[in-house]
Order: sequence, then C-alpha cells, then structure tokens
Amino acid sequence: MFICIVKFNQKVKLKSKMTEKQTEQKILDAARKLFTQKGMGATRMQEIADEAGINKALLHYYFRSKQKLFEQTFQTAFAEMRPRVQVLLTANMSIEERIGAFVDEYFQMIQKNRFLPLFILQEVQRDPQNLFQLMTSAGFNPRQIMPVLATQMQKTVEEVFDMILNTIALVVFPFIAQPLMTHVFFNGDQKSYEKMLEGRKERVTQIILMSLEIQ
Amino acid sequence: MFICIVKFNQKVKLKSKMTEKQTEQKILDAARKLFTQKGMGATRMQEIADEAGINKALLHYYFRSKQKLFEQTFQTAFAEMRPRVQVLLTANMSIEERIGAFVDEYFQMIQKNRFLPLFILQEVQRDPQNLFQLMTSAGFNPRQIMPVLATQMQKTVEEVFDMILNTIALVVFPFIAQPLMTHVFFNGDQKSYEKMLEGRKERVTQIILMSLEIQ
DNA sequence: GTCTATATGCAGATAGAC
DNA sequence: GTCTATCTGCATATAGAC
Repeated sequence: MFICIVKFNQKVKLKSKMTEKQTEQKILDAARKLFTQKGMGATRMQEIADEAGINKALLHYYFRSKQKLFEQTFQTAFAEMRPRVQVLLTANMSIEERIGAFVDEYFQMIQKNRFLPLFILQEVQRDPQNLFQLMTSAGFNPRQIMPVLATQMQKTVEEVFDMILNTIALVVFPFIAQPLMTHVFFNGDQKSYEKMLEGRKERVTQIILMSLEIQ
Repeated sequence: MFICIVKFNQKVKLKSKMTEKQTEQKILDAARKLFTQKGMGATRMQEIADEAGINKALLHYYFRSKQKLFEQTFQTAFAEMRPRVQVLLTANMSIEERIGAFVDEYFQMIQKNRFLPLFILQEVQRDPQNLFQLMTSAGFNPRQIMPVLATQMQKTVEEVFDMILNTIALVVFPFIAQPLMTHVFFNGDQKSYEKMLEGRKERVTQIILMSLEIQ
C-alpha cells in the first residue's frame, strides 16, 4: 500500500512537471512576443492565452496575475542583453576593436529582439519605479563602466558618455523607427528599408571612431 | 417680442462660445499632455478630465469619443512640427549651413515637445494605419526631399537617407531615452544628464558633417 | 493541470437634471 | 454647457468541475 502510493505520486509528479515546463514556456514565449510588441498596457490576457494555445485561466494558475507574468517575462528578456554589453566593454582588445565588436554584438542583439528597445522605453514612461526595480533585480548596472572606460581610453567621462549615447542611438534608432521610416521614405516597402541599412554596422563603427577625434 | 428673443440668443451664443473655446482648449491641452506622456492606450478619460479640471462627461460632449479626441490632439501636435523640417531643407544656404540649421531647429522643436517622438513611435506600433492616415491628412510627406537633396549635395540617395537617419537618431534618441539614461548613468539626477548634453547640438552637427566625408 | 462558468472592477459612453 | 447618476462592455481574476 505504501509503495503503491509512492509510485503513484512519482508518476504524477513526473508527468505534471514535464507538462508544467512546456506550458510555462509556451506562456512565457507568447507573453514576451505580445508584451514587447504592444507593451504591457495594450496586451490582453486573452491574446496571450490564444497565442500560447491554452486557456486564459491557466495564465493565472501559473503566474497569479498579469503584473507577475509581465515581471517574469521582462526579467528573462532583460537578462539576455545584460552579459553581452558588459563583457564586451571589459574584453581584452584595443579600444578600436572593442568599439567595433560592441557595435557588432549590439546590432545582432537588437536584430534578434527588435521590439525590446521600444518596449523598454515605453515601460520606463509608464511605470519607471517598477522597471528600474526589475532592472536592478536582473543585475543590470552598467554605470561603473564609464569611469573605467574613460581611463582606458584617456578621455573624460563626458566624452565616454557621449560615445556610448551616440553608439546606442545610431544602432537602436533605425529599429525602433522602422515602421515609421518604412512608411515615410519607402512607401511601406520594408525590404527597401532593410536594403538601405545594409552595411550600416560598419558605417556606424566608422562614425563613432571618427567622432572620438573631434575634441 | 422678436427682438427680445434675438438678444437672448445672441447673449447666450456669445457666452457659450467663449466658454466653449476655453473649455475645449483646456481639454486639448490636458489630452495632449497625457496622451504624449503615456500614449493613447494607457491614458484614461478620467485623467484627462481631472487634468483639465472638468467632468468626464464634458469630454464626450466636446469630442464624442476618445478616438476622436485623440485624433484631434495628434493633428494639432503634428502640424506644429511639419513646416520647420520642410522649410529648412529648401532654404537658401550652403549644405553645411543647412545641416547646422536643421539640427538646430530640430533640437529646439524636440525640446519643446519632449514626449512627441516616443508618442509617435508608440502609436505607430499600436495602430499604424490610423497614424499614417493622420499624418497624410496633416500634410506631412517629406519623401520627396531625398532625391532633391541628393542632387544638391552630389550624393547618392542612399547616402542622403543615411545622413537624415543619423541626424534624427542623434537628436531624438537622447530625449526619448532620457528617463532611462538618467536612471542608469546618473542615479536619477536629471540635472546631471542635461548638463552632460550641453553643447550636444554642435557636436551632432560636427559628427554629421564628418560622416559625409567617409565614403 | 486544464477547462467552463462566473464574479469583480473599471473605463468609455450615455441619459437626463439643471 | 456642465453636472450626477447610470448603462454597457470588456479585462482581470477566481471558483469549481473534471
């Protein structure tokens, strides 16, 4: 009798655990897709359920509330972009190579998460406290890199900050403005827009390197 | 008797017309402030009413629906940024001066409408068709400037497009990313961030002019 | 774990008094 | 024109069967 119960429990636990993982992941994928595309405020739980191919009630079973689902989704997304940025800025290369590599990696990351930047900017507007808290608990804190880079590059902190700002602006903006640019300048033809951006990675790197010689 | 009625009507009309203008303007100001800060989806009619110091029902009296209020608000905001951009690109100056003037004017415009860019980018995501229609009916169509500029500057259309994209990115991005940048790099101190941006107008102009000599 | 059915609350919109 | 009170619908969240 005792053995029987144990076996039963094990079986159930095993099965349920696998299903759990699958369903949970499906939900997170769906949530991420929709949250990043439309922002938290405009995304409906029903849409997430449909996208995940499950029932609305299951969302609450797994994540209790929309807010909690959002936080978990965001933390995952945010964790993905954290290590790359940091590692590159402390890698063992010349400044020029590191800038090139940084632009390169940053470009790739944004390309894989096209909606992430606008999503973050949106959420910062909507609920700054919440987002900053999430950032902190995700271990995102690139503040300290500025003085380190400054001494390594023999530049002032102001110049380094300017460089970082310019780099991010030139890399990120084409993606967040893509639908607008496509419509305004290419009559809605996305292919033309993307063709126009070919080789942009190299051009941006060149611009950043040149900008360092201005002062 | 007849005269009496006329006088009465005139008086009422006069009074109501003045009130109308005041109230309507108060609503539009409140709506613009909130829509541009939080986007249409996250802004509540109640919030707009509170901000305008009037009742929720009055919003519907003046603008029938939230959608209509939004459209009217947006058209006003959009009309403000249209003429500046166009005029500058056809002004009678050297290319260098025109780029400097363009950056200058664009900077000032964004500074006066800090939330407009992110607002536009958000709405493009949320409802592209609607926004593009509003843009068209606001007379915004800078597409034709690219080939004109290209011949004047003796550059390819691709190079001109790149220049425009870079300019907008470098000017606009610091504003849309301001809350994030302020928090991440300046520990929430907005003054420090803005101090860091001093003289940015000139630096951006320099970068753009230098970038033209790359190819 | 997953579903259907339902409760709860809120936001947009309307009715009607003044 | 402006208000209070109310309707309607939708979105989050819960209860409970399987």
